[in-house]
Amino acid sequence: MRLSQILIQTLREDPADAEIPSHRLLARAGFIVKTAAGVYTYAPLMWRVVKKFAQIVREELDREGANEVMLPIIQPRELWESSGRWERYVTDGIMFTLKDRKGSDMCLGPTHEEVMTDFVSAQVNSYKQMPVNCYQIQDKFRDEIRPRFGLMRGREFIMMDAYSFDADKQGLDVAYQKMRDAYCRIFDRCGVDYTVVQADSGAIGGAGSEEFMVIADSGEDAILFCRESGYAANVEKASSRLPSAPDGGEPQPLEKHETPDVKTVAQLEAFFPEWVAGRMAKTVIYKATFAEEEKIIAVMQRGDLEINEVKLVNAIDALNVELASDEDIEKATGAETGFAGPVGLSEDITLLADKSLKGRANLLTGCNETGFHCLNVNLGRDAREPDYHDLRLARAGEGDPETGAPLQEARGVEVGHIFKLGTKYSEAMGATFMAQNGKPTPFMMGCYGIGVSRTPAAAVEQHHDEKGIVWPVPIAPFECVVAFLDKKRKEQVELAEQLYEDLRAAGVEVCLDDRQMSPGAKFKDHELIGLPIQVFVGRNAADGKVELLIRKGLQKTDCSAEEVVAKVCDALAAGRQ
RNA sequence: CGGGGCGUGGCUCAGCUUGGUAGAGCGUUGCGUUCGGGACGCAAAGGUCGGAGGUUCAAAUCCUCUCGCCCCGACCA
Repeated sequence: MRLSQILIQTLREDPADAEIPSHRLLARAGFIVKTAAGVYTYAPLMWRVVKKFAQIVREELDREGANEVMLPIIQPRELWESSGRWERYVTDGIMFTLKDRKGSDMCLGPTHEEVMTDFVSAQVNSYKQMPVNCYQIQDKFRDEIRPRFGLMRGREFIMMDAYSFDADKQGLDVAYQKMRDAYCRIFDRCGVDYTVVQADSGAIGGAGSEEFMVIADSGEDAILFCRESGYAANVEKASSRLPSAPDGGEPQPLEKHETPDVKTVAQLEAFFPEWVAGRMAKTVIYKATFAEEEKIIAVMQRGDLEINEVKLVNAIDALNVELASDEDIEKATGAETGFAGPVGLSEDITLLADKSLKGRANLLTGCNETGFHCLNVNLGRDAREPDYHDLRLARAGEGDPETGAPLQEARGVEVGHIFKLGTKYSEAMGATFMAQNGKPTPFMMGCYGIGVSRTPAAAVEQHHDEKGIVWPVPIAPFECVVAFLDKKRKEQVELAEQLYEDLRAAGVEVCLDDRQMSPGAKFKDHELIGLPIQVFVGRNAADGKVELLIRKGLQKTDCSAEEVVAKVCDALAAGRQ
């Protein structure tokens, strides 16, 4: 391929709207061009990257016997009503919807559980036909509340989604493990540093779920991990050993104290110097949204710990929770914000507590009266016993749940997610097969996604320097470029052409930079574009000498023309490690 | 959706406070000189100042509305 024939337009300056390195560099190097908020055009070089990554995905999934199919982007409302998700997705505003000429509601597929389940259940009638695993690589559409970071969170994006169908739980476990193995091979192959973490299964639902995280400071997810034990979890899901707190001692009589304007745990610690946060219990009022109603609930947590809202949603099986407004709090507790507590709390309000409070004596809490707090509160004695759940947000520095070694925190970009869905969708949609016992049985499903446009962006996030992108060899748009520097020097042009042909013949994915630019401009351009191996044919061409640049580390070495093919191949092999 | 900010040649931005002939750098085109770190000279093209309405003798500039985009919080590959 000749670069003079490839549409390639690099920018001298950083685009104004790019915040993180991958967005900035992909836009500046001309790989992506914004068409609308969260909607990008993939320029030729970017499309080559995406295709190469998609090919790795295909190869590894096909090795596990998965079938590639193509599902429709435009999907009818009825299909989404059959799983009960139309209402939810429309209410959340996450789905692009449209009407056809007859006025029928359609949507642009944000995900494909429904279509795939519908398709497979029509094809598979018997347990004898399973296991089945189908996947597609396709554009998906989500009207994200806040698209950002270029390809990281777009409204139109490319995703691989696979769905496994099994007759029973054991089959699902096998399918899940096969996909997990395939995912590991995929991310190993494309040269990103990733971690598999335990995850919350979120809106898609289901039992077990793990996320594949590319570690990067700009990642939108926080993960906690322990190198020794191998434990790793999304902070939404993570648990840890409970940090210790001073014992409350024997139950003491309840006391009520005036605490004007003392509202936060920190203020209480200052106000009651002998009461540390670990002996307090804060009571947070939430508004919980359920399918049929909204409820105000009270959630207690030890004063030195935080509430994990994802765990809270799961514990009460809500669609969503959010902090209650000051008005709602006053209505619910009769006191201003900052004085809520279990003592005297209306029976109408659900009271939950984190397990860290179970059995603890003599707590300091609010008492639902503005300007007062209670000392020596004993749950069950001075207030009703709450429902105890694990509602605690695990934090870095706390002990690994197994070994007790301190957990570390990192940011990650979620590039893959695998779920054991179970029968959630097949039951809702009535998708069944005939089981061995002669009864119609819902499919046992798994679903598996990879962000196909996001992963290369995550790779750039990990592999760049101050000059530009440093593509990992397996997903680089080309493995190597040969560039002459002075178009007027015939020997340069000829030698470059020759090396280009030699490298092609040797099976190297190489391009020839035959653009008419000054040498300095070419150097800068290639530092930015970031092809792994760069061969510059310059002033020593007449002596059969060229320069070899390894983009990673920018090591430049002189090299005789005869050695180029061997050295490039060696460097590529090293780059694939 | 809440809070903040920005819309001026292809890109990055100045001009707006204090209304009075639309600017710079980069990029693009032509000619010439260069040819190892985004070269130089000369010449040139290119802008409904996001849009609509209003105030005014006069609006990029002031007011109202609207659309788009970006950033901070709740969703997710």
